[in-house]
Amino acid sequence: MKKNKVISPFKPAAHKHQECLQAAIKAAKTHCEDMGLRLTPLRQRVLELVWQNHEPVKAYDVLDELKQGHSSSAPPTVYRALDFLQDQGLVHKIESLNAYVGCGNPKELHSGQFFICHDCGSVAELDDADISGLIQKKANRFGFKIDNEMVEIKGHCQECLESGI
Amino acid sequence: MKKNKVISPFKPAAHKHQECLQAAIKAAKTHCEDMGLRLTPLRQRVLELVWQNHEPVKAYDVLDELKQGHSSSAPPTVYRALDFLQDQGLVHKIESLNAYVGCGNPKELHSGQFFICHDCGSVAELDDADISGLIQKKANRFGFKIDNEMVEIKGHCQECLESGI
DNA sequence: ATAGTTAATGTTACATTATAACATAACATA
DNA sequence: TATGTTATGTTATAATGTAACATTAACTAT
Ligand SMILES: [Zn+2]
Ligand SMILES: [Zn+2]
Ligand SMILES: [Zn+2]
Ligand SMILES: [Zn+2]
Repeated sequence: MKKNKVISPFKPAAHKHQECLQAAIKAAKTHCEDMGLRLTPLRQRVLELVWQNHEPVKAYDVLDELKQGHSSSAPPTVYRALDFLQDQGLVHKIESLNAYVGCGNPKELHSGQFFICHDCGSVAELDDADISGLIQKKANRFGFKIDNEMVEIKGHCQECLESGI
Repeated sequence: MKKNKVISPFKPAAHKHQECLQAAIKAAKTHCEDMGLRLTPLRQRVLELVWQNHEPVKAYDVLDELKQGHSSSAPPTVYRALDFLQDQGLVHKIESLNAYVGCGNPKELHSGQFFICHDCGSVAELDDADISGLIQKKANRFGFKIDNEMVEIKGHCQECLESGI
């Protein structure tokens, strides 16, 4: 039976983000080893840059930072790495922002449902079987076969609401 | 009580699309009159171009066609008109395609849920209270206040599945 | 080890999507 | 008509993303 998972909750402004980052890198290494794929230094670096925080990151921002230590970088450098990471479920693209965010559960490939705070920019990710199941049910009614589901919800997270911006 | 509406079903390849188009223009005129807004010739023309069919249309494709009869058009021309039409709920932007599609029910502003066929490119739109309600319920659990919901589902429509591409 | 093969990255150029900034024209209304 | 407001024109540029081909690194099989 499928479960409703909170892949990444909203994180308090101050949390031990080093742990998020390290866990993500470790999970990525494990995943790539298991799959016989190469998490090259470049790909790992891009993953680290996407995981700088819990806000979606723009490809060209990644590129700018990549150039600091790796002057030969160009747009294809970063888009290729992002494509690889997306294909492996290590990052997700937020289509409504043209930006990328790390996935907290790359073990199973999923689309995810994203909640994005307009105030702090942070993202929470669910992999919610109720939502997917309901969308599936609605699609079935008119014979639609789903390949991929994109759910991106904009609003205000609890922390920002309470701090009353 | 909120209803589950099928705003636009998938349309058979051959249907009387003139009627879709005319109904959309009429609804837009009514809406703008009611709101005291101006559906200028330019805006109406852009709306007509978006309503050419039930597939999302790209801004620069609208621009190219606009130029045929209106040589002074430039990107801002079309983006402004599209912004106006979006604000009024007369068209929706499909974020994952960077493209625009006409809305079949501009009377009430809504986000809509879109089902997009990879084969024929057509779009069906729902305004489904079950989906919105469930997402709302999930958001409530972590104190998230929703401004806007984006649901875009990619896959294959019944007609394309049956015709076996 | 070495050649042959594939995968990854480098490099240049360009395509696509979108907005900033300021000028002019059309419309409203006092 | 004078005045303020909204809509459009115009130029330039920013932001996002890809095509195409060259080079390098890694893997495979003798
Ligand atoms: Zn963190
Ligand atoms: Zn995920
Ligand atoms: Zn039609
Ligand atoms: Zn709609």
